Amino acid sequence: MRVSREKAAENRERIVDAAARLFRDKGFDGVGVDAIMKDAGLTHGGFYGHFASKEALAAEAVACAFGRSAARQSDIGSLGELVSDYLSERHRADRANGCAVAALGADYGRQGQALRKVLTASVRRQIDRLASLLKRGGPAARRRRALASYAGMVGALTLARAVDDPVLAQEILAAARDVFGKESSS
Amino acid sequence: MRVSREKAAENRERIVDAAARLFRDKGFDGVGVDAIMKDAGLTHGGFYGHFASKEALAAEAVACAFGRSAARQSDIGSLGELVSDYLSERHRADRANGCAVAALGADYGRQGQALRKVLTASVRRQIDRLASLLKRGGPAARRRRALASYAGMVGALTLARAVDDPVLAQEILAAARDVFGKESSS
DNA sequence: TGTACATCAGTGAACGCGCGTTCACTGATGTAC
DNA sequence: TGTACATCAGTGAACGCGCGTTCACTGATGTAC
Repeated sequence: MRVSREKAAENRERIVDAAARLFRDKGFDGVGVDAIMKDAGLTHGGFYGHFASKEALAAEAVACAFGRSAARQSDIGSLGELVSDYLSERHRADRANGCAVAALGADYGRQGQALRKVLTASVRRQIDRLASLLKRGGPAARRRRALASYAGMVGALTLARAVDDPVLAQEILAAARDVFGKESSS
Repeated sequence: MRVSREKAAENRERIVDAAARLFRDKGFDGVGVDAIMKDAGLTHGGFYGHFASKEALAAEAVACAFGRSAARQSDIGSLGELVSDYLSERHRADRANGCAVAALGADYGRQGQALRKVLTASVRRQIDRLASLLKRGGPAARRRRALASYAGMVGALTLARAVDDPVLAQEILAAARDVFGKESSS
């Protein structure tokens, strides 16, 4: 049955939102269109009225996830705070609502251009943001340290989630917070 | 047709080898049993004579990949050399034969216990190896820096492969080589 | 050493299943008068 | 404002396909005499 334009737009948003969560949680290949639509409270048949393909949705979903991360970080004012938040136990445990780079990491390289473009734009933004929080050194040195720290943050979160042993996971996060959270030691 | 025990053992090895390459290249969900067996020069029906399941093969394949990486690194004597090798353009371009942590990163967290156990053992070995190459500071400080550097290396390789733009990819690798390859700045 | 037979590694067809995608249909919404 | 009709968002069945796994079969290997 038909639905008002407003309601249809809201449904579309709910689909993107569900996809953003489910893809991060289970990976691009770990969720089907069916599961996403069900999570959004719809049936799978209507999917192609909103999106050209699963891949097209994935690009929008990841963009949505990045947007939400950026909004969350916008009121963080220091490097240490940002790093502590990113490398927190909360973030480690909540893959579905966290950083979409760490959640889907190696898979981007196997995805289509649309998805990689969205990812790349987000990486650039994060690096600029990190560089702007660094106080010491010239622009080139700050950018270099921002790049390395960002890599360290993504790698630490990925490793902490991959590893079998919670103690080791916490140790990885703590070490990375220590090293990347202060300017003096990065 | 039956085949000699020697030949069967060799076939088994070829299956593990093919899986180790293909999984790293295309991800766990990106290759089927059929493709692995074909790559090993066999038909898919014989698979379950060698392995209990695709997942069981994955655990062996990843262990094989880690073993090969360790062997490759065994004749490297300094931190700078190890980091330069890991963060090289060659390693970035050759996902199929490179580090199985960076190649499959976020997917480990979604896999079974067998796979995660193999991954964890390898992470521990890498961290110990890195710590042993550090010269400055006490054992705790060296371990902390080894953990952070390892995270940085894995993250940098993952990002360099994910990103859309080859210039940015090279910049990430160069920055990480710079920061993680020297003790003074990590 | 040679023969007869049991074993079993590998083959290829088949299985059930879930996937991404399509489509005829429904009925509430939007629009033209 | 009220009515008649066109539009189209969402439904649910169906599609072809590839997946992981199973199985009856084959024929070379290994073994017992």
